Amino acid sequence: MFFGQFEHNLDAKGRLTIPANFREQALDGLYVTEGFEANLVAYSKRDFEQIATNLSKLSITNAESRALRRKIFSNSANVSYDTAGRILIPANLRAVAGIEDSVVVVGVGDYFELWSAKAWAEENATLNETGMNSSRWEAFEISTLGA
Amino acid sequence: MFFGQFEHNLDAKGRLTIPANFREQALDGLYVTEGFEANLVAYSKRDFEQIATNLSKLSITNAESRALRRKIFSNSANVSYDTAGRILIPANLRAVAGIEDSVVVVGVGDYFELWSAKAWAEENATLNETGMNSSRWEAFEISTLGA
DNA sequence: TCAAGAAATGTCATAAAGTGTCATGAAAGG
DNA sequence: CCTTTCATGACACTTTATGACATTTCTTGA
Repeated sequence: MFFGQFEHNLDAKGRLTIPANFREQALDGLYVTEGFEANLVAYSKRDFEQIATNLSKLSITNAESRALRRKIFSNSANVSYDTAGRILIPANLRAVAGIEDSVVVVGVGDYFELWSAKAWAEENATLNETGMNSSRWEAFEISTLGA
Repeated sequence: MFFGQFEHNLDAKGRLTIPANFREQALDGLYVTEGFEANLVAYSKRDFEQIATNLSKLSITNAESRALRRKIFSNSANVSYDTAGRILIPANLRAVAGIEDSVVVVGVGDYFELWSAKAWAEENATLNETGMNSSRWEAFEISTLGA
């Protein structure tokens, strides 16, 4: 499980150090894709392949499913760590997420996200201003009980 | 069951000693997350993992469910004890709860809470305001009988 | 085919953060 | 009153992130 948030800097070559803890949970590299917000999403090999399989099951006769495939696969990259635990984020992905120098790595359970420091500050503000006890999350039934 | 309140100090590195009694009830470490008030909440591994599992079942194509995952996981940490029974509280969690040096550990049944000494003093004051208390909890039906 | 430049990757040194160990003193229990 | 347990601070050691620099690989055009 990926937890917590970590702010790391890109080096001059666009490389990003992945938190050691996260690396250990995805030893054989990461799949980085465009997120649905202004961010990137990183999956372990195993999880990404599951998503890829699910996507491949969508009918090619449906225009929306074709568009979704395009969006996800065309903006994906399979990246591996260098000897210092860094990954190189392809330039096109950096561009879609507005990532330039400072990146926030955000654990969200079975995957994690990459945000530019600026975009994360904005997202975080929205998450906090609504407050946890607001009705925003009312629709979700989350408890310590099994389904 | 977690009972009572204990005031402990953070050391220079942000480590907090967990009361021995509480430790024994969560031997395989704790999950610490942001609370609903200005505090942190600590769950045993078993309880938190059930919550995490429920969250992970939500579809990533829904914007609100993505936001909820972000809110909870990004402000959570899986911590374990050092050989002296201390945990390291991540800096971002310390920040959201305004925790700096003195912390009150408050048992509240099947989980426990962490408050900055200052915030706890305020919360405790409201709980102790006599007059208000007589009717404040009227809506809850609590007795020694089972359901 | 070769050379020049750009991009990618590796290596290393340093500083910061995290973790373990131990000694002391306070508190609790018998 | 003695013994044991617990919290805490100091210190040592390890791990991690990061920037600088060197080396390799790839691309492009002559």
